Amino acid sequence: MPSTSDHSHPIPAKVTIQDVASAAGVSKATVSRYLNRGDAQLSPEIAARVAAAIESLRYSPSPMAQALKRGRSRLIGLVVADVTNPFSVAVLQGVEKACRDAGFMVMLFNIGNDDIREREAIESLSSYQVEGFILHTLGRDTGALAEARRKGKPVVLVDRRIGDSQVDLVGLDNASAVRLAARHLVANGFKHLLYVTGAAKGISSREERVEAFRSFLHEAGQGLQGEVHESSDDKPLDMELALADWLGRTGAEAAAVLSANAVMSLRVAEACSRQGWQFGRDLGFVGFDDPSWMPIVGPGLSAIAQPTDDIGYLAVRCLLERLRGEQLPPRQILLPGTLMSRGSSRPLK
Amino acid sequence: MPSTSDHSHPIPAKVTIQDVASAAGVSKATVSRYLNRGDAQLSPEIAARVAAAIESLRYSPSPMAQALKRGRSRLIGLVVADVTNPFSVAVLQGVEKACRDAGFMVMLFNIGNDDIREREAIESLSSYQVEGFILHTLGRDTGALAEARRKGKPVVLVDRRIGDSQVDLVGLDNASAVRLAARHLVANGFKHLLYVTGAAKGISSREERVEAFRSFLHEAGQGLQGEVHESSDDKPLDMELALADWLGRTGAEAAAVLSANAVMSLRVAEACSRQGWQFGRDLGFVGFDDPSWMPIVGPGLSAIAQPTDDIGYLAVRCLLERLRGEQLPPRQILLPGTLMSRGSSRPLK
DNA sequence: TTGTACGCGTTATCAG
DNA sequence: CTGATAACGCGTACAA
Repeated sequence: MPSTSDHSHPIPAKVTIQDVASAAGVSKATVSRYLNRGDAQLSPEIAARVAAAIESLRYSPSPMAQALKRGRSRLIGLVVADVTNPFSVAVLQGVEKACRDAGFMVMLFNIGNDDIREREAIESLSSYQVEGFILHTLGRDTGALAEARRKGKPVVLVDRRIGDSQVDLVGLDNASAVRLAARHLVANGFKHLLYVTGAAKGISSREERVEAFRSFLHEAGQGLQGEVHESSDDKPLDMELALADWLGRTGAEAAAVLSANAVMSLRVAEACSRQGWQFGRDLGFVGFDDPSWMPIVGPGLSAIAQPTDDIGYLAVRCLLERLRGEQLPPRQILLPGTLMSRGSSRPLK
Repeated sequence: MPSTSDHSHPIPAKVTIQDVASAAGVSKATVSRYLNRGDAQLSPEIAARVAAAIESLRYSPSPMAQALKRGRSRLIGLVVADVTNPFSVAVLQGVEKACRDAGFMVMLFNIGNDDIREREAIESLSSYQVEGFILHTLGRDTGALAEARRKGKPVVLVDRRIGDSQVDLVGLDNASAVRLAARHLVANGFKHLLYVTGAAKGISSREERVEAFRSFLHEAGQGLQGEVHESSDDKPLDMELALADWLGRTGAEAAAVLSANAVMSLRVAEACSRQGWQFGRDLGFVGFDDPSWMPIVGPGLSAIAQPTDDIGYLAVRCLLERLRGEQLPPRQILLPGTLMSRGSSRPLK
């Protein structure tokens, strides 16, 4: 048994490149070369010895030291507005997968919907030498973006723009998605549409959706009545009142709600639950986002599903291209939503 | 204006301790001391110069270099069986908060319910010099735990044990929680209980819950009939059949389902939705876990809510204590569940 | 082809 | 109280 594969003595906790070098009877440089350039420049005999030593010592290089040396950490920073948001988690999944495929690791920073911590996130993450950022933030420009650029690290935005900045963005084709939903409702005979959204203040995707809804109404002409209700986070009951008022005015006839995201869908459903309004009987419904519970609420809630996995995956691919130094102009990758038609959007009665 | 606060020239991308030293006209060592031991050992005049330099250059030390030097990286590794699981996300939140409070960062590794990647997770994470692990894994012992210990890094398990290993564990008091749910159902007049769980193969929390359910039945005696259905992941429709069969046999009278977790609750609800069975009319229901959608399904789904935030938070606290070298015996921190009583568990009819 | 020596940004030791 | 200097683990010119 060659001494290099002797495992009678326990492997020390930290095994460094020096240990491998000693075990193989070569220098650190040789081991390093074996690792990085493959065994192209190595004599077969030496390469074999190094390989054996690495194997028996279970050596793996320290990414920290590597990062320190060559600037690249194989880390990417993911900043998320709110991990509680199912959309964020779904994107996270795609991001994680893409990173794994490319030999990167994700460093996650959840800012819990707190503006102030946005800067903090960039600071922390970039102190850890992340090579780039994927940002799913609040949308208000807190200087985080500028900060990231100042550090010379590429950024890809997800779902939401920041200010009118020129950065890569991956997200949903909001305009088309809204039309998809609205046309579906119209096709099913609905004549009164209420668009329910959260405070849109600065969140581009929300603004785009409302905007698209308004232009849809405009194009549809007099045959279709529509309104927008902006629900505030601290007064969720206002929405219930608004809903009641609206249902009253429309005579509860051919009226449907279009909800801007999963959180809003939940609130609408809560309101209906409390008031005894039933989807498919008293009002129609389509919501953005398609979390797992949509099919089991009432007659099944119809949804515009976002290709969340793809969004996360493409965001990373996009970032990696920047990392390779490709000097393309800022891109917008807009993906189509998918209509999931369920009971809540079938013609009433 | 003193030259140290002159910001007319742009700040270079990488500002090192050496830059600060030069700017302040002192040595690296002095700056380092100022940073680490405070200004206790510094002459006020020098301390002020250093402070000014740090401020004007916006210097912050590199955690990578620090990690390399002193072994401690201020990183903790979080390994999660499946980010899609709301429970995991909820715990993640608590973990993240605790880490932030303690000046640590989280490195996330999602193994996507894939046994094989468990080892991989430990390897990757510990190569990044994480100081310890929080593990929410599949439960099958894949050697991940041994691997972590071999590297001399502390481990805290969340929700699930691994083998019969002696490690810190933070989770739900499953026995009490099951009794809480079952007693609630019995108190509301239910006489037939069906416990629906996923494949429990090796997942300790699932096993404990089933076990607790069985002993509850045993103690309750003849007045209460109970069964356990183990639903397999690849044949979700079997559960629907089992449900139908069971409802038939019990004469759909005073029958209630007890679901082992959120995923199962979803499946049960799907089955009921397809079959037209209504909670609160045809059968009662209580489920473990209380995701946001539970209140809006049917008459509201009753639940045993887990203190997920606390679980994550305490797991980190526990880990930090180990990091401080405290040599306590392996602890088990079991937290109580909370009954959320809603329409689905009210007496039928 | 292989080894030597230096530097990445810090901290710690040892002089002064 | 402060400043050189070595070392952490690694990659890479440069020399051999």
